[in-house]
Amino acid sequence: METDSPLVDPRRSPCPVACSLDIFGDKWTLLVIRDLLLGRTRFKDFLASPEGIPTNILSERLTRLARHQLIVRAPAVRDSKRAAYRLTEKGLALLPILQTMRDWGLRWEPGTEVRLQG
Amino acid sequence: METDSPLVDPRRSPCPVACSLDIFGDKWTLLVIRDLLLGRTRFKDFLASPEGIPTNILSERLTRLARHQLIVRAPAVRDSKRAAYRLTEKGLALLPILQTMRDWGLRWEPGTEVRLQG
DNA sequence: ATTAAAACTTGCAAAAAGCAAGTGAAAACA
DNA sequence: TGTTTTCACTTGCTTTTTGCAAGTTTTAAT
Repeated sequence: METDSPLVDPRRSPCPVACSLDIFGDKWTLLVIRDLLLGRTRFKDFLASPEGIPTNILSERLTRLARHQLIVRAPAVRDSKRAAYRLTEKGLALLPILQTMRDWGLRWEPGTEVRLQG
Repeated sequence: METDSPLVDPRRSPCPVACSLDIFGDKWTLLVIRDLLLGRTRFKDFLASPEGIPTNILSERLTRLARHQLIVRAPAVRDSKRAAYRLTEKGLALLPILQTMRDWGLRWEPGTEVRLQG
């Protein structure tokens, strides 16, 4: 007898906002996306960001992002075994969300500033 | 001797995206904002949304949103003691974020649909 | 061949989420 | 006016997730 674990995460509702949050509604996921949009591709690069994501969380988030097809895992260089992560079209499409979040932060949260290249 | 609890939540970094996520980077907060943008103002209204936020979570989120000045708590009707919540200018300014999230969900997550008025 | 770095995994403690039930004040109703 | 119902929470408890440190294994560099 086998314990069934669902292949896809259940949605809380059909609302596109709720559904989006089911995928990336947490403290860390969109920061990984931010780094990817800035051109970072490696596990160590994400770890190097100033927010300090823990390794187990990063690992879990990358798996989850790949499962939702926002990123793909591929060899870092040709024939290499080391992992690199890249945004898919679906993942790239998050750019407007990140931009509006950045703009909101800059406008309404004093002391915020864009440090990272992009 | 008094235990010191910080008046403001510590920021993980000065990045405006990270700072934004420190405020509303979770599964529930932006759904409350969504409801507020749709004109809902009462505790029971937020509870009635299809995602089913638990009462203790809603309570904590409303407190937190007020602390960050995204909403204000005011009497529901003049001289009433019952609470109503309304977006401040800072909270209203989240509209573009919610719009882009909605658009992304509709474009990339099959089966999502806008049910709620707005 | 040795060493070092990269990309994880594991174990455990702490924090947060989720659930059901309870409470007290306020409004509605008889 | 007294009773009932609704509202806006709070509390207690269990489960899940997070955070941290340490360990492991594969890959690359020297």
